[in-house]
Amino acid sequence: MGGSDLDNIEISQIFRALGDENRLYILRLLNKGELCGCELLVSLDIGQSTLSHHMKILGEAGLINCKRVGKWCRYSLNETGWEKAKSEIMKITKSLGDE
Amino acid sequence: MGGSDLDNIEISQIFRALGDENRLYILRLLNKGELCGCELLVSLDIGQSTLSHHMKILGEAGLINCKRVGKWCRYSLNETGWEKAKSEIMKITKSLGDE
DNA sequence: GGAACATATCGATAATTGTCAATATGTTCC
DNA sequence: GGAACATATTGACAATTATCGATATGTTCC
Repeated sequence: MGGSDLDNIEISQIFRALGDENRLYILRLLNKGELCGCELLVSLDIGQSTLSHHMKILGEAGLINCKRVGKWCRYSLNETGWEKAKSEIMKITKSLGDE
Repeated sequence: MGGSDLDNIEISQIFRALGDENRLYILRLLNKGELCGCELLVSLDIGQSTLSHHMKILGEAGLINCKRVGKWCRYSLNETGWEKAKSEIMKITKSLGDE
């Protein structure tokens, strides 16, 4: 379960993707369920091209999926990406607390 | 236990701090135990001022502690910062997997 | 106080990033 | 095909960031 060891480059990419307020907000919205870009846009106070850029970064980090349905993209969280981020933090933090 | 709700600004700061290869490597080293800057330096292929900069970013994000001992700073992981990052990922990821 | 060492700060620079407006691509429906 | 809409890409720009060398600050020991 989540045994694949990522290198720092891959992991830092995930954290960089998480390190932006708008992207965190997008993830919170997606946490409640699938949404398309135009639905995300009404909550976000950024332009459409900026949103598309953020979705690309989240996708390349493996944090979200995009399922094309007609002219819409239904974005959703990607469980695997989350597991990687979680297990990474866990791994670093595991031996803490023994001081 | 970790009940304080951080806003996206604070949380994105934590993730930005995690989003750099050298800082991730520093955290891995600290995970094995306290280290001072000069000890970190020999493993890192960056200059001293750059290391100091990274340690400042990690400290401001609440991820590490610095305990001055003589002329050294003994750096160590900060459990509280980790709990925040973990609980944040958990919070976003909690309702996943029900599709 | 002064030498030696550890860490922090400053100033500069190149690279990366977040944002926008404009344009392109893809999809549906007439 | 063409209009209408959703998303992606491009080009530009300002802001942030990672890095360095040089310098400053802090600490120990003589």
